[in-house]
Amino acid sequence: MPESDRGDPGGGLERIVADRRAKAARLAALGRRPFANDFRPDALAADVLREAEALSAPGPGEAAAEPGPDAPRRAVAGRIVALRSFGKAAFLKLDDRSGRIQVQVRRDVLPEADFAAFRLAEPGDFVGVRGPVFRTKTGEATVLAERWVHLTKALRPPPEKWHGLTDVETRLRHRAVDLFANPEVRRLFRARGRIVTALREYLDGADFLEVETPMLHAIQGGAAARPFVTHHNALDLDLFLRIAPELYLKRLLVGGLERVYEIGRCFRNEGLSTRHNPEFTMLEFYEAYATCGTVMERTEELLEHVARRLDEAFPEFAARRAFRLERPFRRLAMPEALADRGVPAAAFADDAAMASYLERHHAGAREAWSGLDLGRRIYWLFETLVEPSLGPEPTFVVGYPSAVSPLARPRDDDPAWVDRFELFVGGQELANAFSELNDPDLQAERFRAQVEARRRGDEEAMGYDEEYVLALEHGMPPAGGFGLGVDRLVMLLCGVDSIREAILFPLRRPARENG
RNA sequence: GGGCCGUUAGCUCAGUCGGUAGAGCAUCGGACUUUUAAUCCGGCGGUCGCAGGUUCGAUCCCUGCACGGCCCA
Repeated sequence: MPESDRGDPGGGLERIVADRRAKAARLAALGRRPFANDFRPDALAADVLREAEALSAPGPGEAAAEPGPDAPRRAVAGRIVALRSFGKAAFLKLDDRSGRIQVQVRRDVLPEADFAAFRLAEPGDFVGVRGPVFRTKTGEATVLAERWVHLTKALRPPPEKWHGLTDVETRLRHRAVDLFANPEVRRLFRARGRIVTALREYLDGADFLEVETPMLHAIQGGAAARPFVTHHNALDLDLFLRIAPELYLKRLLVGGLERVYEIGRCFRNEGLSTRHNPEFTMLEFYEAYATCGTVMERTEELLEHVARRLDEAFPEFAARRAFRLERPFRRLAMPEALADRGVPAAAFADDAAMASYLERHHAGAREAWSGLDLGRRIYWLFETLVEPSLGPEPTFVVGYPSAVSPLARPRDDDPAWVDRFELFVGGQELANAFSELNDPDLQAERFRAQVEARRRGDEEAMGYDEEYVLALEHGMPPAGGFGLGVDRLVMLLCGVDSIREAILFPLRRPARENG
């Protein structure tokens, strides 16, 4: 039997929405627009709270408090988050961007028409009130409403007031509801904003120029990752969403900009996990005349600055960290790190030595390493043996095989290795940096190797970027470059263990019919 | 990809050793002019994730699927 044949509004959500719509209609019947925009607040909740500190509150057992004759009058607006009604009087709480303020409504104070509108108010609605500020007998700062304006009628109910909205899937599907129902979520994203601002502060202060480079790339490059593919209709051209801005930022060094950075979205076509979202925010900076070593020092300064700024504004997150961002961070050379985990330096000497070592100690994992070259085998051993053993404290792992670093400058004393570090914090990879390769012929050779790897089926290998090589032929100053996962930085500094908590709208499978 | 756990009212959760389901909050009606999850009285509200199977009977048992969480690769 169809709903409409029952002559009964039913129950649950449908009835709640119908009731709320009916209240909106009753507001309209009172001559009050349910979606008005004719109220200008002149104070925030936090302003009123501060102002009220100077006011005296009645002592215990005294009669009900009243605003004094010269109490300041304020206009505040916000969402109703709590409503306790006593028939002819009520207390409610309004949320605005600064916090939460109590409002008292009294029938003997409010004009009759305003009181009639108030009686249609529910949690979730936006309202504005104007009146004197006072402190109740419990000392709470309160605006006594002399005027009441209903600004927005919420047609759907807010989540349950005590437990709020906790189901992760529902929170992410209705992030707007999550944000207004869970103040700590709003707080986290304010903290995220502070972190990003602090990154800019540091780099701007160090004479870096913020730039924006293309997100649509014709050639896959700048990192090892599978890209998203898209298509430009007018040019009939397949394009990749960038996996990294690196190759464009280094063109800017050729162009003479010398110190540049970009904070922006990158896209990698990989699975979702608590540490991976297919679109994520990356900071990269490039600095002429810098090296892996000087970038390491800058990294320490940068992260110290960001943590200090965050903790000034949002001190509650500091206690949730299992590490301290204090200079100097631990430095761990990769060969020594591997030696500590039982891999003798002799195993790095050549293919035969490595193969013999792997056969002796890692035969069970032959499938993982058999197709790899020497450099990739070293990196595989690092990922397998060293990475899981890194503690929470910030640790620079220094020195990587050239084979896994096609854009980095080989060491003068051993071209099989590059001056590169990865920074691990909280056991997670947070940043990656190296002395940049600026020899165009060598870069061309590295690109050719990438193309060959790709031909053999490595979908993460780069394409040959001819224009980039051409730019290098014009001369790129020696430089150090740096990349950092901003979402991961937010996770680490704010102590959240899922990247989906650090991104406002993480990728989800769209909701589907039934199960 | 594998293992474990979960999916019941708008929200947060109970529960049924197989007999068509309950609480709190929200909502509706009533009382109430200083509350802090206000209180008190009375209502409404459910395809128990989806699809099969077993059974006289399935929300419960079995299988598959979807979605989610945690752990592992």
